[in-house]
Amino acid sequence: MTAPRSAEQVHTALAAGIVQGQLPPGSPLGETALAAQFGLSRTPVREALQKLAGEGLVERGPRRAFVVRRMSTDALRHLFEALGELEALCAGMAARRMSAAEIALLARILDSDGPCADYADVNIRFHDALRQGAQNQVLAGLLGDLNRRSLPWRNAQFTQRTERIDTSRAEHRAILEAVITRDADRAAALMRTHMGAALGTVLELIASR
Amino acid sequence: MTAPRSAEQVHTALAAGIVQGQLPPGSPLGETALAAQFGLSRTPVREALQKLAGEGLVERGPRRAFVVRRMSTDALRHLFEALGELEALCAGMAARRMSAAEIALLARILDSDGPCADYADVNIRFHDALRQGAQNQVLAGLLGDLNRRSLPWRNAQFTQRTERIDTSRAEHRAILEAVITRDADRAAALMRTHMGAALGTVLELIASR
DNA sequence: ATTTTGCGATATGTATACATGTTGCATCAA
DNA sequence: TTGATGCAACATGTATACATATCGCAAAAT
Repeated sequence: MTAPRSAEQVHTALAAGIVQGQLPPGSPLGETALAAQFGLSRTPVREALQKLAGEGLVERGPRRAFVVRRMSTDALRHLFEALGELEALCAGMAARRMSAAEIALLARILDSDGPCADYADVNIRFHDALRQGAQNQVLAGLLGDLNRRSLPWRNAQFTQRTERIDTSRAEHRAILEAVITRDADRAAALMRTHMGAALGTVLELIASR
Repeated sequence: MTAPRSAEQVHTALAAGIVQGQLPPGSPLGETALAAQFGLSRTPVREALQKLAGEGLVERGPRRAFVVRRMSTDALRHLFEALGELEALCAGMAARRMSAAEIALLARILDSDGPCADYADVNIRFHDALRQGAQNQVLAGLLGDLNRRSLPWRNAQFTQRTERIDTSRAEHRAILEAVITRDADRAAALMRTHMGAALGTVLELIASR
């Protein structure tokens, strides 16, 4: 235990590189090369790669070498669909279960939105609050995993167009209203539409590439 | 690469032991002990344990040692709820998407059920067919993971009581009917009830222990 | 010219040695 | 007797050496 666990640092660094796009899908991740790069032996590097493989961020390529995961458009469609359906499921459960205080927090998050606010940050906090509101740690974990797995592809896009942002804000408001009125089916349906709209354009751009 | 990757064999053996109950929750899984037991070095054993940790079957205990995962009743409730909701989601999607041939296969599975049939096997094949019918590999993967994570707890029970099996068969039939009539909402609702009934009794028994 | 075969390089799989931190017990002091 | 302190045993984390399989390239045969 020379230090505070090198393997974890390698995992964090590689995950960040993959999610943020510095390591695009298909990038080779040779154990020897990474070990030299991080100034470590292959052992902690292997541990990090195996963990990444379990999380679905990397896969086995030729020679059983690890490469950043590539996905077919079909696989991406499945991933995005699953993400949308689980978000919708959580939204419905949240509409039934969120406390008044949690709903107030949710409203405050949207109130903090505006021309001078960082929409991406508000978006994340809104969805996080709904995930917490569903009050199911397992579902929250699954959504977190799917989010990370999809991030490399969502981040490959340019900044969202402003008109899409405005639409998104309106959809957030509508979902909040459904939660306030405890209309679970409506909250789920609105969230499904919201996610479909957000992910559909991404999928189109990737598919047309 | 001596031959067929020892690490994978260790992983398979340990997963089977955990799922089938020979290794109950809390069992210590020392790397050194396992290495000696399997006649291998610690390296492949570590790889197997790390993979199991990623799958949620084992966790870190004192001394960072691996132990078979223990779960609080709350965590179990979350797990079972997520399992039920995802099965319901899949059932609804399957009702919309299954081809006539797939539906015929689903019906044939239930027809093969009967007094002299192995209900557990029929049950697995029925749920598998619905998962395939949803035509989403990601959701199918998530359900497979949740199923494995929950198996150690479901298998801890005695054989199901015969009256519960009869009820279960009727519920399967009702779900099949909903799929045939393409009534997605009904299929999902029926599946949610079905899973709730099957898992609720398990949860009660565990909680009362 | 094309295909096949064999050799070499390289990467992963495994084993083992070493470093380090933690746990538990024994011993000693109050 | 009880508490604290120190040491020893053992577990995991890391490094490195060795075994082995796969891939690519070159050379030779058809």
